[in-house]
Amino acid sequence: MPLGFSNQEMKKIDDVVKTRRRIKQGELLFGNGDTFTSLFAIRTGFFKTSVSTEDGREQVIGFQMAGEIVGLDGIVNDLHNCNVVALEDAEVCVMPFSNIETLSREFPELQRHIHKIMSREIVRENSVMMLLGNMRAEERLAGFLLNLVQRMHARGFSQSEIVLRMTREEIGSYLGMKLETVSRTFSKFSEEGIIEVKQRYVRIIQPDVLKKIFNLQSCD
Amino acid sequence: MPLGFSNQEMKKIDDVVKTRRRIKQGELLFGNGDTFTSLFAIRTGFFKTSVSTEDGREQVIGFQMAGEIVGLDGIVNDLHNCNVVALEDAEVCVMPFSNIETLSREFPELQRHIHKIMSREIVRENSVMMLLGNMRAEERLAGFLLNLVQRMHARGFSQSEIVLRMTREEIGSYLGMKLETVSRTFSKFSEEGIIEVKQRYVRIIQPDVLKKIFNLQSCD
DNA sequence: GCTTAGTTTTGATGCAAATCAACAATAGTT
DNA sequence: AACTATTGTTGATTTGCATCAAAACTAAGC
Repeated sequence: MPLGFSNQEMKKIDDVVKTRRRIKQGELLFGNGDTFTSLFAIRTGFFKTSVSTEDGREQVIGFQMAGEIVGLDGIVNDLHNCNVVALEDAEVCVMPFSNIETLSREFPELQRHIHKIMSREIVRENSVMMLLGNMRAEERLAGFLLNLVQRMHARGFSQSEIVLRMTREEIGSYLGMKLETVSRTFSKFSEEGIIEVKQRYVRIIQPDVLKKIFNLQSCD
Repeated sequence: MPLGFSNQEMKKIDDVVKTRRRIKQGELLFGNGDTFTSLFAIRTGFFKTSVSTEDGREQVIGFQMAGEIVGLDGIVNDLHNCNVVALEDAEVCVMPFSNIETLSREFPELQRHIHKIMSREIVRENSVMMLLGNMRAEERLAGFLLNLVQRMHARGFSQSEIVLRMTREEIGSYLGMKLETVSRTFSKFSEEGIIEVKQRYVRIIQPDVLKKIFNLQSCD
């Protein structure tokens, strides 16, 4: 993960990762109410994170992929308060949080790394709040696609083609809109030649137009 | 702040707080793009935190009061990416983050405390996302009022009376709705005898009804 | 006091997205 | 291949909130 460690140090830090765990598609990595012991680093696979109301409504609050960390929500009360579900077969590193805390007292670099991960999550959620509070359907979907393709690209995948791992309903939940609206907005982008859509396959033809839609939300 | 420290330890921990800073109503504690050096613990006063789009639209992402920490967003890139403005004359403790990191290597209790603060912020934002993504105007305002009054009560204030420090527009921005809708929803609650409203003064007459509105959002 | 600027309330109208509904495409199962 | 369940698309209609607009209230300054 972080850089700038000696071999000795790396070895110790490797010890944080106690075990690995495989999660099949549709399975829960952890759920609301589960006791918190570990953070999970995603090695392979794709996850959704969601919270629910008492009356059973679900709000997807994020999608996570390889290299990202889930479980930070559990630290505050030693209980998880969201659900993390694998959208495809996946493997995670289980990192007991007490190990992390012990080691990060020893290694300032690791300590800093942990702080940055948590801060990054706060900043990410800030922009989702902006998206949910201020933007219209087209802007939300444009932002969603740009974010997703950028993260995939950072992992060595195409910057124009994606295969979505989530349903229209899950996208809609994340973006605060209904699945029909997601579908319609995909169709609209497609008709306008901005993207090509075939079910879960999406190719971004005009990223600039997408960026323009995302940024200049109120210019018509 | 945290409990369970010896006098010696407390003295050292006190050193984290280097200076205090006074912020007048309307002034910026820090803004988007400012370099990050410190976290701020609010001693007195009331703040709003917001992010903006390039085209100038503002999204309020939180309101903070005495005892709460702001600035966590800056850790990841050593740059702040939100604006924190005082809604009334305020005083904060300036806590240089490098001091915090150094000391929290020494004191596991402090380390844990910092982790919990960050995790709490993540969990808070999770519920705001639920609110913005899933709820209708009445549910949002009910949730907002309940949250605010609960936090004030935890600080020794009344659990039925609040004087709002923010405008209808700021409430609206936070809740993802327009100021007119906020005003109308206040009026509706008032007509139904759930609350009493007189400008910024709000008295909660029937907290149970408010809770019901907040929880059972789709029962009509 | 009066004046001005900012805030809040209320009303009338319009629109974006939700809802309701039907059908098409795809994947999974026997 | 046929059958079923899930997912996705598209159309018609409704609705909750935004928008536009005006008036009432509050606070600050002269």
